[in-house]
Amino acid sequence: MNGIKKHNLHIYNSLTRKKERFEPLRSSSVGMYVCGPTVYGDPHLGHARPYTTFDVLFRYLVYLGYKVRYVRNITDVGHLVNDADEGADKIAQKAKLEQLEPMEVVQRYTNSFHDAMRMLNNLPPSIEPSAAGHIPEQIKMVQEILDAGLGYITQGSVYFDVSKYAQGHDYGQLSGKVLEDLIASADRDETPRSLEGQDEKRSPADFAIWKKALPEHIMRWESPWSDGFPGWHLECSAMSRKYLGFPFDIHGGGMDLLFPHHECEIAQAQAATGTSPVKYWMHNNMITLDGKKMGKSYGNGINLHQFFTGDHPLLEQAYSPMTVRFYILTAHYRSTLDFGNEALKAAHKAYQRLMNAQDLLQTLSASKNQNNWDLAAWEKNCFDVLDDDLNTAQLIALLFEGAKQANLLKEGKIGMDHSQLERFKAIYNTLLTDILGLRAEEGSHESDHVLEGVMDLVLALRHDAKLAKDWATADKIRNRLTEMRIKVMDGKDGSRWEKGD
RNA sequence: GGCACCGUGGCCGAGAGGCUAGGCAGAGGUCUGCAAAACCUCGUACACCAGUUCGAAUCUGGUCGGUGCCUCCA
Repeated sequence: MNGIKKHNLHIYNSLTRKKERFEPLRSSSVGMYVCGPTVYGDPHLGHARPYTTFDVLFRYLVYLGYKVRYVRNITDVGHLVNDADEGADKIAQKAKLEQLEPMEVVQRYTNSFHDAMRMLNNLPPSIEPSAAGHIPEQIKMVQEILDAGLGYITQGSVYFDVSKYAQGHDYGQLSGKVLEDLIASADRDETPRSLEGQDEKRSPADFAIWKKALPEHIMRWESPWSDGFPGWHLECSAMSRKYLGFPFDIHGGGMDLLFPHHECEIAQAQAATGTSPVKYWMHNNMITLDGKKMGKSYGNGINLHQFFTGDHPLLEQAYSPMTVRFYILTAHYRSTLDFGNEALKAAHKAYQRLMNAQDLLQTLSASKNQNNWDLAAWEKNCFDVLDDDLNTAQLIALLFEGAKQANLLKEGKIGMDHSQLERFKAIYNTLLTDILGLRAEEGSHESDHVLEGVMDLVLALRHDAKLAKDWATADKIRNRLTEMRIKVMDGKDGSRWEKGD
């Protein structure tokens, strides 16, 4: 056959508002597109959630045996500076501020983003296209929309005619928006922000697909309509189409992108190609910090680097990348998730418990004791919850059950024969490491051979002291090591140690 | 103002008409020279007010609170 494992994966499709059985359009390969970051600033907590969520989906699909092409773009074109009232390009603005070339800004924050993703153990996507590298594809799509009679040109800019499109299509099918409401709500805006370009649009619901550059815009490209840059929703349509083809299987992103971004993607694709672009739309929920949304006005816009170092007034300590990853996965991706110091500290301990059990498991061997733990049922439960719209929260709860069994095994309170034990180890590792992507903290594992040798020696000396009942020396060694953040734990058959905090 | 979603024990978070996850914190115990780790025991929580039902945290309506979107940016 095609090597796909039997599964019962269901995912929640925002388009139908139902959980649906996952059946890819092509039998053994899956196309998945996730809206990538705008690289005008350091990656923050808001980036960690979607990319971790879809990383787990990517990993799971690969585990199931699919050949997955995962495309995640880099947005490096044509965006406003957030909260700045000027209609200046986000990246161009930053370039002026920092006296840098736009591409230098882009490169710098792309690197920063990649660093953060690597630390969070998010696998790189199969293709990571940049918007600036796909201007011709976007121009082509604008032309197709014009050819279809669903766009119009005003002073060098091209707009998508939403009202006309809505005559033959369901604009709002994804977001549940009603076109009349959108127009009405724009009308009732008490404090109309004199938005650049608003007067060029025939209707407030229309959106730009090509924008003429103002004199101060640094980033601009030639087009049949003007020197300018592509519209705000076009890049994802053009690049997903190029690398995955319409229709493709999964399009993911944060819930904040549902409208207008993804709604517009559907409209553009329909207009240009006559095809609905995506089978399953998936949206992760947002993150709050101490119960408040993240934002500059709240003074809680913490970037990931600050999280990892603890360098922010709201953070009581540093939280490692794996703590952040683990914490994200303890909630279901469609729930909001609140980050608070207490919760994160708890997450770190919980994460360590799971990792300790994994280490322990590798050292265990088969025994004759009666085993009344139902390994097969546990395994089935684990995959059932994963299949139920990727419920990592429940999977982690089940992994704790597994961790407990590993500890009981170690204490000889239960037993497993050889084949059972091997099965247990394999499943635990697969779930924890391969699918959830949780691994030992960087620098905390025993990859440091010098340290390992030194610790062997120190612990041997301490062992001698203990044999001589020289508790003062034994405790002194352990206390000093604790100060150095090395934890020593005595067991029946020697002492274990681990680095950490 | 409109459209969605949410409100669970000290904290975080699953679940979902009766069988009432899990982690962290807390209390007691076992083990240990002491500690740590681990194991055992202990919490009957679901914003509020009505209603449906034999039975609701889970369904319905309302109230209050939170979040996202409704706008140029993504």
